[in-house]
Amino acid sequence: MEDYLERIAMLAQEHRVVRVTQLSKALAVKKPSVTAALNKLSERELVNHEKYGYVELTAEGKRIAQDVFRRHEALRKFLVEILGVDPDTARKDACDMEHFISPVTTNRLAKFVEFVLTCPQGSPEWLKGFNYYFEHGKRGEDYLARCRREDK
Amino acid sequence: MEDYLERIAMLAQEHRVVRVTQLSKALAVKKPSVTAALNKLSERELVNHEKYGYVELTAEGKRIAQDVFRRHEALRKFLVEILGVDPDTARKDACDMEHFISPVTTNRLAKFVEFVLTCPQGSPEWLKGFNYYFEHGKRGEDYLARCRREDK
DNA sequence: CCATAATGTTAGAGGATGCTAACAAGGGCA
DNA sequence: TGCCCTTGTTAGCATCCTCTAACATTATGG
Repeated sequence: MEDYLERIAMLAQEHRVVRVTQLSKALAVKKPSVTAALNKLSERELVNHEKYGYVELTAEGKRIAQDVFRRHEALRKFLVEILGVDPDTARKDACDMEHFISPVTTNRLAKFVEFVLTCPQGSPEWLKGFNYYFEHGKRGEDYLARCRREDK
Repeated sequence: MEDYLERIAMLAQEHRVVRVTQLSKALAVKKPSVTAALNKLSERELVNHEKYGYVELTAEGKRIAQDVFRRHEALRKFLVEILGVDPDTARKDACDMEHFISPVTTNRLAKFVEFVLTCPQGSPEWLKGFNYYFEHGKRGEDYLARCRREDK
């Protein structure tokens, strides 16, 4: 259900209106599944959807969609920008994991990404060090040298 | 299903034999659910389980359990040691997310944790910097000063 | 203005996964 | 040996989410 809300919010930004067929394609799900989901979400007052009509999020629906999106982005950015996972895998993993990450963890993860990426040095040296480490299975000499320097 | 395999492996290490009741308690699930799961896992040749008997993993079952455990630990360690999430939340989040993290991401995450925690300086300075950042919402002066020094 | 295409819904089914209630097997002890 | 408690299983049901096939509505354009 979170996926439906998130996707409705995304489509609403790109198009004037959101329709069942769009959702069906975007979520890779058949249309009857969308109708069924929208009925449930309507009951829970998270979307407005009249028969054969457009789909809109309620205020509460928007709130939840926003929250899911925040989790998604925290995960995705971490995977891409810090771990160096390829964008496709990152998106997919983020989509799957976003429904299971707690608020506590989401907060810390988002802050972590922000901390690392807004480092005054630009992309921090140690992060480049990680990429070397991952590729070669050992730390680069540059990195070790810098550590020794700092150790003093 | 992955949860069942993982838990069977864990219980097998702590006890001589694994029984339905133990699993039921460990997974917070009723006994009929365990029986049903074991029947499915038996069909798939992942566990050996005869009526009213003990539960054992097959070689393939062990392999999968091991893999799940590896994902679990990569996530949990990252959450606790790097993000600083409290151990209980970390365990719960790891349990939930472990089923949705791809091999690519698992590898990079595990390596990342290893890279950070085996840093020759011990816990790296920037990581302490993150904790300060998270608590105070801004970078510590110490950290900024070090960045400036390195910038030269 | 109506036929056809596009869109959306209903009905019915199936696979996961969990539950309760009731029954069956096994183990210990008088 | 026989009773009883613990353990495990079966049967039947519920929920979530998806699917296909068939039907209903809406929109389009000749």
